[in-house]
Amino acid sequence: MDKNLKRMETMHRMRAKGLELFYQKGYYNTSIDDILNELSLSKGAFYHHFKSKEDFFISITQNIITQKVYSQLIEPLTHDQNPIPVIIDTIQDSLERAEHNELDRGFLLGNFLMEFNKENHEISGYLRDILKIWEINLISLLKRGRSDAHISRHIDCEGVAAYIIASYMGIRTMMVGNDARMLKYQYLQQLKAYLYSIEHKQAEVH
Amino acid sequence: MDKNLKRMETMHRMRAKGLELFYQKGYYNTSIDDILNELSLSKGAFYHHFKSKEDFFISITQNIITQKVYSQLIEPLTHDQNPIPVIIDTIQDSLERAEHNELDRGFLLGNFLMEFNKENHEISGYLRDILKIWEINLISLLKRGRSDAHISRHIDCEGVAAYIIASYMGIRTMMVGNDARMLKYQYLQQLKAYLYSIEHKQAEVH
DNA sequence: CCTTTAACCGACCGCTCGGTCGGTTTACCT
DNA sequence: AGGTAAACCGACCGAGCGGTCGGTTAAAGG
Repeated sequence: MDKNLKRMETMHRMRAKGLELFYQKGYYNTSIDDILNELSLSKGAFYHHFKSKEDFFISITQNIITQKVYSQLIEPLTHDQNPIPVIIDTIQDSLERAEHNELDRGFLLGNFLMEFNKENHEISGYLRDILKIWEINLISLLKRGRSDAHISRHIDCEGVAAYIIASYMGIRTMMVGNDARMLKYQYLQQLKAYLYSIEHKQAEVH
Repeated sequence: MDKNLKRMETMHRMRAKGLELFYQKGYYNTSIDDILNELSLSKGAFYHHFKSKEDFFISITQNIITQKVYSQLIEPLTHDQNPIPVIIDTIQDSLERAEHNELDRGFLLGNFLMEFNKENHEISGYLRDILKIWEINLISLLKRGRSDAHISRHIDCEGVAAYIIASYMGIRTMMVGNDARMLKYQYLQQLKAYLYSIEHKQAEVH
Protein backbone atom coordinates (compact mmCIF):
# COMPACT_ATOMS: atom_id res chain seq x y z
CA MET A 1 0.00 0.00 0.00
CA ASP A 2 3.00 2.27 -0.32
CA LYS A 3 1.73 3.18 -3.77
CA ASN A 4 -1.43 4.56 -2.33
CA LEU A 5 0.50 6.55 0.24
CA LYS A 6 2.69 7.98 -2.48
CA ARG A 7 -0.37 8.91 -4.47
CA MET A 8 -1.96 10.67 -1.53
CA GLU A 9 1.21 12.50 -0.68
CA THR A 10 1.82 13.74 -4.21
CA MET A 11 -1.77 14.84 -4.62
CA HIS A 12 -1.58 16.65 -1.32
CA ARG A 13 1.62 18.44 -2.28
CA MET A 14 0.03 19.53 -5.55
CA ARG A 15 -3.10 20.76 -3.81
CA ALA A 16 -1.18 22.64 -1.13
CA LYS A 17 1.13 24.38 -3.59
CA GLY A 18 -1.76 24.95 -5.98
CA LEU A 19 -3.81 26.67 -3.31
CA GLU A 20 -0.82 28.76 -2.32
CA LEU A 21 -0.25 30.04 -5.85
CA PHE A 22 -3.92 30.39 -6.74
CA TYR A 23 -4.38 32.48 -3.61
CA GLN A 24 -1.37 34.63 -4.36
CA LYS A 25 -1.88 35.19 -8.07
CA GLY A 26 -5.43 34.12 -8.80
CA TYR A 27 -6.71 30.95 -10.46
CA TYR A 28 -6.60 32.17 -14.04
CA ASN A 29 -3.22 33.81 -13.68
CA THR A 30 -1.58 30.70 -12.32
CA SER A 31 -0.62 28.06 -14.84
CA ILE A 32 -0.35 24.41 -14.02
CA ASP A 33 3.31 24.60 -14.98
CA ASP A 34 3.84 27.32 -12.37
CA ILE A 35 2.74 24.84 -9.73
CA LEU A 36 4.61 21.88 -11.18
CA ASN A 37 7.88 23.74 -11.55
CA GLU A 38 7.93 24.58 -7.86
CA LEU A 39 7.33 20.93 -7.05
CA SER A 40 9.70 19.57 -9.71
CA LEU A 41 6.90 17.48 -11.12
CA SER A 42 5.71 17.08 -14.68
CA LYS A 43 2.53 17.61 -16.61
CA GLY A 44 2.21 13.84 -16.86
CA ALA A 45 2.14 13.49 -13.10
CA PHE A 46 -0.51 16.18 -12.82
CA TYR A 47 -2.87 14.71 -15.38
CA HIS A 48 -2.33 11.29 -13.95
CA HIS A 49 -3.91 12.46 -10.69
CA PHE A 50 -6.39 15.11 -11.82
CA LYS A 51 -8.51 15.16 -14.91
CA SER A 52 -8.39 18.92 -15.48
CA LYS A 53 -7.40 22.21 -13.91
CA GLU A 54 -11.00 22.74 -12.88
CA ASP A 55 -11.24 19.30 -11.29
CA PHE A 56 -8.00 20.09 -9.48
CA PHE A 57 -9.41 23.25 -7.99
CA ILE A 58 -12.63 21.56 -6.92
CA SER A 59 -10.48 19.00 -5.14
CA ILE A 60 -8.62 21.81 -3.38
CA THR A 61 -11.90 23.41 -2.43
CA GLN A 62 -13.38 20.33 -0.89
CA ASN A 63 -10.22 19.25 0.85
CA ILE A 64 -8.24 22.26 2.01
CA ILE A 65 -10.46 25.30 1.78
CA THR A 66 -13.40 23.68 3.56
CA GLN A 67 -11.11 22.48 6.30
CA LYS A 68 -9.49 25.89 6.73
CA VAL A 69 -12.82 27.66 7.07
CA TYR A 70 -14.00 25.10 9.56
CA SER A 71 -10.94 25.23 11.75
CA GLN A 72 -10.48 28.99 11.69
CA LEU A 73 -13.99 30.40 11.54
CA ILE A 74 -16.54 27.76 12.47
CA GLU A 75 -15.09 25.51 15.15
CA PRO A 76 -13.98 28.44 17.34
CA LEU A 77 -17.65 29.38 17.56
CA THR A 78 -18.42 26.21 19.49
CA HIS A 79 -18.80 27.60 22.97
CA ASP A 80 -21.69 27.72 25.33
CA GLN A 81 -20.90 31.17 26.58
CA ASN A 82 -22.24 34.50 25.52
CA PRO A 83 -21.98 34.45 21.70
CA ILE A 84 -20.82 38.04 21.43
CA PRO A 85 -17.32 37.67 22.87
CA VAL A 86 -17.02 34.31 21.10
CA ILE A 87 -17.66 35.97 17.75
CA ILE A 88 -15.36 38.86 18.53
CA ASP A 89 -12.55 36.54 19.59
CA THR A 90 -12.94 34.37 16.51
CA ILE A 91 -12.80 37.32 14.15
CA GLN A 92 -10.00 38.98 16.07
CA ASP A 93 -7.89 35.82 15.85
CA SER A 94 -8.52 35.63 12.14
CA LEU A 95 -7.57 39.25 11.56
CA GLU A 96 -4.44 38.88 13.65
CA ARG A 97 -3.41 35.87 11.61
CA ALA A 98 -3.91 37.94 8.47
CA GLU A 99 -2.02 40.92 9.88
CA HIS A 100 1.04 38.87 10.70
CA ASN A 101 1.00 36.91 7.47
CA GLU A 102 3.05 38.92 5.06
CA LEU A 103 1.72 36.83 2.18
CA ASP A 104 -1.85 37.71 3.05
CA ARG A 105 -4.00 38.50 0.07
CA GLY A 106 -7.37 38.83 1.70
CA PHE A 107 -10.15 36.43 2.58
CA LEU A 108 -9.31 33.16 0.86
CA LEU A 109 -12.90 32.09 0.36
CA GLY A 110 -14.08 35.55 -0.59
CA ASN A 111 -11.34 36.06 -3.17
CA PHE A 112 -12.11 32.83 -4.99
CA LEU A 113 -15.82 33.47 -4.75
CA MET A 114 -15.35 36.74 -6.58
CA GLU A 115 -13.07 35.24 -9.19
CA PHE A 116 -15.43 32.37 -10.00
CA ASN A 117 -18.65 34.31 -9.61
CA LYS A 118 -17.85 35.78 -12.98
CA GLU A 119 -17.35 32.69 -15.07
CA ASN A 120 -17.49 29.33 -13.40
CA HIS A 121 -20.81 28.69 -11.74
CA GLU A 122 -19.99 25.16 -10.69
CA ILE A 123 -17.02 26.19 -8.59
CA SER A 124 -18.67 29.32 -7.26
CA GLY A 125 -21.51 27.06 -6.13
CA TYR A 126 -19.16 24.96 -4.03
CA LEU A 127 -17.59 28.07 -2.54
CA ARG A 128 -20.95 29.59 -1.76
CA ASP A 129 -21.89 26.41 0.06
CA ILE A 130 -18.91 26.80 2.37
CA LEU A 131 -19.80 30.41 3.10
CA LYS A 132 -23.36 29.28 3.77
CA ILE A 133 -22.14 26.83 6.38
CA TRP A 134 -20.34 29.62 8.19
CA GLU A 135 -23.47 31.72 8.01
CA ILE A 136 -25.66 28.93 9.37
CA ASN A 137 -23.32 28.35 12.26
CA LEU A 138 -23.27 32.04 13.08
CA ILE A 139 -27.04 32.21 12.96
CA SER A 140 -27.57 29.26 15.25
CA LEU A 141 -24.99 30.61 17.66
CA LEU A 142 -26.79 33.94 17.73
CA LYS A 143 -30.18 32.31 18.17
CA ARG A 144 -28.94 30.31 21.09
CA GLY A 145 -27.56 33.51 22.53
CA ARG A 146 -30.95 35.05 22.12
CA SER A 147 -32.64 32.15 23.87
CA ASP A 148 -30.11 32.38 26.68
CA ALA A 149 -30.87 36.08 27.06
CA HIS A 150 -27.42 37.20 26.05
CA ILE A 151 -28.85 38.93 23.02
CA SER A 152 -31.80 41.25 22.87
CA ARG A 153 -35.10 39.55 22.14
CA HIS A 154 -36.12 41.49 19.03
CA ILE A 155 -32.86 40.96 17.13
CA ASP A 156 -32.91 39.49 13.60
CA CYS A 157 -30.17 36.87 13.87
CA GLU A 158 -30.05 36.21 10.12
CA GLY A 159 -29.51 39.89 9.47
CA VAL A 160 -26.82 40.14 12.11
CA ALA A 161 -24.98 37.15 10.67
CA ALA A 162 -25.13 38.58 7.15
CA TYR A 163 -23.87 41.92 8.44
CA ILE A 164 -20.97 40.34 10.30
CA ILE A 165 -19.94 38.28 7.29
CA ALA A 166 -20.21 41.23 4.93
CA SER A 167 -18.08 43.47 7.10
CA TYR A 168 -15.52 40.71 7.61
CA MET A 169 -15.23 40.07 3.87
CA GLY A 170 -14.82 43.76 3.24
CA ILE A 171 -12.23 44.48 5.88
CA ARG A 172 -10.16 41.51 4.78
CA THR A 173 -10.03 42.96 1.27
CA MET A 174 -9.19 46.41 2.56
CA MET A 175 -6.36 45.11 4.71
CA VAL A 176 -4.44 43.95 1.64
CA GLY A 177 -1.75 46.47 0.81
CA ASN A 178 -2.90 48.94 3.43
CA ASP A 179 -2.14 49.46 7.08
CA ALA A 180 -3.52 46.13 8.23
CA ARG A 181 -2.86 46.78 11.89
CA MET A 182 -4.70 50.08 11.96
CA LEU A 183 -7.64 48.76 9.95
CA LYS A 184 -7.90 45.69 12.15
CA TYR A 185 -7.99 47.87 15.24
CA GLN A 186 -10.57 50.28 13.84
CA TYR A 187 -12.71 47.46 12.55
CA LEU A 188 -12.72 45.53 15.82
CA GLN A 189 -13.68 48.65 17.74
CA GLN A 190 -16.69 49.22 15.53
CA LEU A 191 -17.65 45.56 15.44
CA LYS A 192 -17.65 45.53 19.23
CA ALA A 193 -19.73 48.68 19.37
CA TYR A 194 -22.22 47.13 16.98
CA LEU A 195 -22.39 43.80 18.78
CA TYR A 196 -22.74 45.39 22.20
CA SER A 197 -25.68 47.31 20.80
CA ILE A 198 -27.56 44.06 20.15
CA GLU A 199 -26.69 42.71 23.58
CA HIS A 200 -29.45 42.02 26.02
CA LYS A 201 -29.63 44.96 28.38
CA GLN A 202 -30.35 44.09 31.98
CA ALA A 203 -32.67 47.08 32.08
CA GLU A 204 -34.93 45.26 29.64
CA VAL A 205 -35.70 42.56 32.14
CA HIS A 206 -38.52 44.41 33.84
CA MET B 1 -12.04 69.45 -35.90
CA ASP B 2 -14.35 66.63 -36.94
CA LYS B 3 -11.34 64.33 -36.69
CA ASN B 4 -10.92 65.10 -33.04
CA LEU B 5 -14.58 64.46 -32.36
CA LYS B 6 -14.37 61.13 -34.12
CA ARG B 7 -11.36 60.22 -32.06
CA MET B 8 -13.05 61.08 -28.82
CA GLU B 9 -16.18 59.20 -29.74
CA THR B 10 -14.35 56.04 -30.77
CA MET B 11 -12.20 56.07 -27.65
CA HIS B 12 -15.28 56.55 -25.52
CA ARG B 13 -17.08 53.66 -27.16
CA MET B 14 -14.05 51.45 -26.58
CA ARG B 15 -13.79 52.48 -22.94
CA ALA B 16 -17.49 52.00 -22.27
CA LYS B 17 -17.62 48.55 -23.85
CA GLY B 18 -14.30 47.65 -22.29
CA LEU B 19 -15.51 48.51 -18.81
CA GLU B 20 -18.71 46.58 -19.41
CA LEU B 21 -16.87 43.40 -20.39
CA PHE B 22 -14.06 43.78 -17.83
CA TYR B 23 -16.70 44.14 -15.13
CA GLN B 24 -18.65 41.13 -16.35
CA LYS B 25 -15.80 38.74 -17.03
CA GLY B 26 -12.78 40.22 -15.34
CA TYR B 27 -9.84 42.06 -16.86
CA TYR B 28 -7.64 39.05 -17.55
CA ASN B 29 -10.49 36.97 -18.93
CA THR B 30 -11.52 39.60 -21.43
CA SER B 31 -9.47 39.85 -24.59
CA ILE B 32 -9.14 43.01 -26.60
CA ASP B 33 -10.72 41.17 -29.51
CA ASP B 34 -13.77 40.45 -27.34
CA ILE B 35 -14.28 44.18 -27.01
CA LEU B 36 -13.45 45.01 -30.62
CA ASN B 37 -15.74 42.37 -32.08
CA GLU B 38 -18.71 43.84 -30.26
CA LEU B 39 -17.83 47.26 -31.62
CA SER B 40 -16.92 46.03 -35.13
CA LEU B 41 -13.54 47.65 -34.80
CA SER B 42 -10.10 46.27 -35.51
CA LYS B 43 -6.90 45.76 -33.59
CA GLY B 44 -5.39 48.56 -35.61
CA ALA B 45 -7.98 51.02 -34.36
CA PHE B 46 -7.39 49.98 -30.78
CA TYR B 47 -3.62 50.34 -30.85
CA HIS B 48 -3.95 53.58 -32.71
CA HIS B 49 -5.72 55.07 -29.68
CA PHE B 50 -4.20 53.17 -26.76
CA LYS B 51 -0.66 52.01 -26.34
CA SER B 52 -1.47 48.81 -24.44
CA LYS B 53 -4.23 46.92 -22.68
CA GLU B 54 -2.93 48.23 -19.38
CA ASP B 55 -2.89 51.81 -20.61
CA PHE B 56 -6.43 51.24 -21.84
CA PHE B 57 -7.63 50.15 -18.42
CA ILE B 58 -5.93 53.06 -16.69
CA SER B 59 -7.76 55.34 -19.07
CA ILE B 60 -11.04 53.64 -18.16
CA THR B 61 -10.21 54.00 -14.48
CA GLN B 62 -9.48 57.68 -14.63
CA ASN B 63 -12.37 58.52 -16.90
CA ILE B 64 -15.33 56.30 -16.18
CA ILE B 65 -14.71 54.55 -12.88
CA THR B 66 -13.72 57.70 -11.02
CA GLN B 67 -16.75 59.48 -12.36
CA LYS B 68 -19.11 56.65 -11.40
CA VAL B 69 -17.85 56.53 -7.83
CA TYR B 70 -18.16 60.27 -7.53
CA SER B 71 -21.68 60.49 -8.86
CA GLN B 72 -23.06 57.47 -7.04
CA LEU B 73 -21.22 57.39 -3.72
CA ILE B 74 -19.54 60.70 -3.05
CA GLU B 75 -21.69 63.52 -4.41
CA PRO B 76 -24.86 62.22 -2.71
CA LEU B 77 -23.05 62.76 0.59
CA THR B 78 -23.02 66.51 0.03
CA HIS B 79 -25.74 67.58 2.40
CA ASP B 80 -25.71 69.74 5.45
CA GLN B 81 -28.16 67.63 7.35
CA ASN B 82 -27.60 64.87 9.85
CA PRO B 83 -24.97 62.63 8.21
CA ILE B 84 -26.59 59.41 9.34
CA PRO B 85 -29.67 59.44 7.10
CA VAL B 86 -27.53 60.87 4.29
CA ILE B 87 -25.21 57.87 4.48
CA ILE B 88 -28.07 55.43 4.75
CA ASP B 89 -29.85 56.93 1.75
CA THR B 90 -26.70 56.91 -0.36
CA ILE B 91 -25.98 53.29 0.37
CA GLN B 92 -29.61 52.28 0.00
CA ASP B 93 -29.76 53.88 -3.43
CA SER B 94 -26.61 52.09 -4.47
CA LEU B 95 -27.90 48.72 -3.28
CA GLU B 96 -31.20 49.25 -5.01
CA ARG B 97 -29.43 50.04 -8.26
CA ALA B 98 -27.47 46.81 -7.85
CA GLU B 99 -30.56 44.79 -6.98
CA HIS B 100 -32.41 45.86 -10.09
CA ASN B 101 -29.43 45.49 -12.39
CA GLU B 102 -29.51 41.94 -13.63
CA LEU B 103 -25.97 42.29 -14.92
CA ASP B 104 -24.72 43.22 -11.47
CA ARG B 105 -21.45 41.57 -10.56
CA GLY B 106 -20.69 43.31 -7.31
CA PHE B 107 -18.89 46.49 -6.36
CA LEU B 108 -17.15 47.71 -9.50
CA LEU B 109 -14.26 49.34 -7.68
CA GLY B 110 -13.90 46.53 -5.17
CA ASN B 111 -13.84 43.83 -7.83
CA PHE B 112 -11.09 45.47 -9.81
CA LEU B 113 -9.17 46.27 -6.66
CA MET B 114 -9.10 42.59 -5.78
CA GLU B 115 -8.15 41.54 -9.28
CA PHE B 116 -5.24 43.97 -9.52
CA ASN B 117 -4.16 43.73 -5.91
CA LYS B 118 -2.62 40.41 -6.86
CA GLU B 119 -0.47 41.39 -9.80
CA ASN B 120 -0.60 44.95 -11.02
CA HIS B 121 0.44 47.41 -8.38
CA GLU B 122 0.23 50.44 -10.63
CA ILE B 123 -3.42 49.94 -11.43
CA SER B 124 -4.33 48.86 -7.92
CA GLY B 125 -2.74 52.08 -6.73
CA TYR B 126 -5.06 54.16 -8.89
CA LEU B 127 -8.05 52.18 -7.67
CA ARG B 128 -7.03 52.51 -4.06
CA ASP B 129 -6.81 56.25 -4.53
CA ILE B 130 -10.43 56.37 -5.63
CA LEU B 131 -11.51 54.32 -2.62
CA LYS B 132 -9.48 56.65 -0.44
CA ILE B 133 -11.39 59.63 -1.76
CA TRP B 134 -14.66 58.00 -0.81
CA GLU B 135 -13.26 57.28 2.63
CA ILE B 136 -12.05 60.84 3.14
CA ASN B 137 -15.41 62.23 2.16
CA LEU B 138 -17.17 59.89 4.56
CA ILE B 139 -14.82 60.85 7.36
CA SER B 140 -15.27 64.57 6.88
CA LEU B 141 -19.02 64.14 6.68
CA LEU B 142 -18.98 62.21 9.94
CA LYS B 143 -16.72 64.74 11.62
CA ARG B 144 -18.99 67.55 10.64
CA GLY B 145 -21.88 65.56 12.03
CA ARG B 146 -19.98 65.20 15.24
CA SER B 147 -19.32 68.91 15.42
CA ASP B 148 -23.00 69.58 14.77
CA ALA B 149 -23.94 67.24 17.61
CA HIS B 150 -25.66 64.74 15.37
CA ILE B 151 -23.11 62.13 16.29
CA SER B 152 -21.90 61.18 19.73
CA ARG B 153 -18.82 63.09 20.88
CA HIS B 154 -16.53 60.13 21.57
CA ILE B 155 -16.98 58.44 18.20
CA ASP B 156 -13.92 57.51 16.08
CA CYS B 157 -15.00 58.82 12.68
CA GLU B 158 -12.13 57.12 10.83
CA GLY B 159 -13.13 53.78 12.31
CA VAL B 160 -16.78 54.29 11.47
CA ALA B 161 -15.93 55.16 7.88
CA ALA B 162 -13.73 52.09 7.50
CA TYR B 163 -16.44 49.92 8.99
CA ILE B 164 -19.10 51.30 6.66
CA ILE B 165 -16.90 50.81 3.60
CA ALA B 166 -15.92 47.30 4.64
CA SER B 167 -19.50 46.20 5.18
CA TYR B 168 -20.58 47.79 1.91
CA MET B 169 -17.84 46.04 -0.05
CA GLY B 170 -18.76 42.76 1.54
CA ILE B 171 -22.49 42.94 1.05
CA ARG B 172 -22.07 43.90 -2.58
CA THR B 173 -20.02 40.75 -3.13
CA MET B 174 -22.54 38.63 -1.27
CA MET B 175 -25.43 39.98 -3.31
CA VAL B 176 -24.01 38.49 -6.50
CA GLY B 177 -25.82 35.29 -7.31
CA ASN B 178 -27.79 35.27 -4.08
CA ASP B 179 -31.08 36.75 -2.98
CA ALA B 180 -30.04 40.36 -3.46
CA ARG B 181 -33.35 41.77 -2.24
CA MET B 182 -33.27 39.90 1.04
CA LEU B 183 -29.60 40.64 1.69
CA LYS B 184 -30.10 44.30 0.93
CA TYR B 185 -32.96 44.47 3.39
CA GLN B 186 -31.10 42.63 6.14
CA TYR B 187 -27.98 44.68 5.59
CA LEU B 188 -29.77 48.03 5.70
CA GLN B 189 -31.54 47.07 8.91
CA GLN B 190 -28.25 46.29 10.62
CA LEU B 191 -26.48 49.29 9.16
CA LYS B 192 -29.23 51.51 10.54
CA ALA B 193 -29.03 49.84 13.94
CA TYR B 194 -25.29 50.41 13.96
CA LEU B 195 -25.47 54.01 12.83
CA TYR B 196 -28.23 54.88 15.28
CA SER B 197 -25.99 53.52 18.00
CA ILE B 198 -23.40 56.19 17.25
CA GLU B 199 -25.99 58.93 17.11
CA HIS B 200 -25.84 61.71 19.63
CA LYS B 201 -28.34 60.87 22.36
CA GLN B 202 -30.21 63.83 23.76
CA ALA B 203 -29.76 62.36 27.22
CA GLU B 204 -26.02 62.91 26.79
CA VAL B 205 -26.43 66.68 26.71
CA HIS B 206 -25.33 67.89 30.12
C1' DC C 1 -7.89 69.11 -56.81
C1' DC C 2 -4.17 67.43 -54.51
C1' DT C 3 -1.40 66.54 -50.49
C1' DT C 4 -1.17 65.19 -45.91
C1' DT C 5 -2.28 62.82 -42.02
C1' DA C 6 -5.37 60.71 -38.79
C1' DA C 7 -8.48 56.74 -38.50
C1' DC C 8 -8.86 52.24 -39.38
C1' DC C 9 -8.00 47.43 -41.35
C1' DG C 10 -6.54 42.61 -40.75
C1' DA C 11 -2.85 39.33 -41.53
C1' DC C 12 0.72 38.02 -38.89
C1' DC C 13 4.16 37.06 -34.95
C1' DG C 14 5.76 35.19 -30.63
C1' DC C 15 4.34 33.41 -26.62
C1' DT C 16 1.62 31.01 -23.05
C1' DC C 17 -1.56 27.85 -21.66
C1' DG C 18 -4.47 23.59 -20.90
C1' DG C 19 -4.35 19.24 -22.31
C1' DT C 20 -2.46 14.74 -24.84
C1' DC C 21 0.25 10.77 -25.39
C1' DG C 22 3.86 7.43 -26.06
C1' DG C 23 7.36 6.18 -23.38
C1' DT C 24 10.19 5.23 -18.94
C1' DT C 25 10.84 4.35 -14.12
C1' DT C 26 9.49 2.44 -9.79
C1' DA C 27 7.40 -0.50 -6.48
C1' DC C 28 4.54 -4.23 -5.30
C1' DC C 29 2.89 -9.20 -6.03
C1' DT C 30 3.61 -13.95 -7.03
C1' DA D 1 13.27 -12.90 -10.95
C1' DG D 2 9.83 -11.55 -13.80
C1' DG D 3 5.42 -9.44 -14.75
C1' DT D 4 2.13 -5.86 -13.97
C1' DA D 5 0.34 -1.58 -13.10
C1' DA D 6 1.04 2.60 -10.85
C1' DA D 7 3.54 6.95 -10.95
C1' DC D 8 5.86 9.94 -13.55
C1' DC D 9 8.27 12.21 -17.68
C1' DG D 10 8.47 15.78 -21.27
C1' DA D 11 7.87 16.69 -26.17
C1' DC D 12 4.16 18.11 -28.57
C1' DC D 13 -0.44 20.15 -30.16
C1' DG D 14 -3.87 23.65 -31.07
C1' DA D 15 -6.13 27.61 -29.51
C1' DG D 16 -6.07 32.14 -27.81
C1' DC D 17 -3.73 36.10 -26.39
C1' DG D 18 -1.28 40.92 -26.59
C1' DG D 19 0.94 43.41 -29.70
C1' DT D 20 3.01 44.79 -34.64
C1' DC D 21 2.98 46.57 -39.12
C1' DG D 22 2.37 47.62 -43.94
C1' DG D 23 -1.42 49.01 -46.27
C1' DT D 24 -6.14 51.42 -47.30
C1' DT D 25 -9.75 54.87 -46.61
C1' DA D 26 -11.36 59.30 -45.88
C1' DA D 27 -11.50 63.87 -44.06
C1' DA D 28 -9.16 68.46 -43.42
C1' DG D 29 -6.30 72.26 -45.35
C1' DG D 30 -4.20 74.89 -48.97
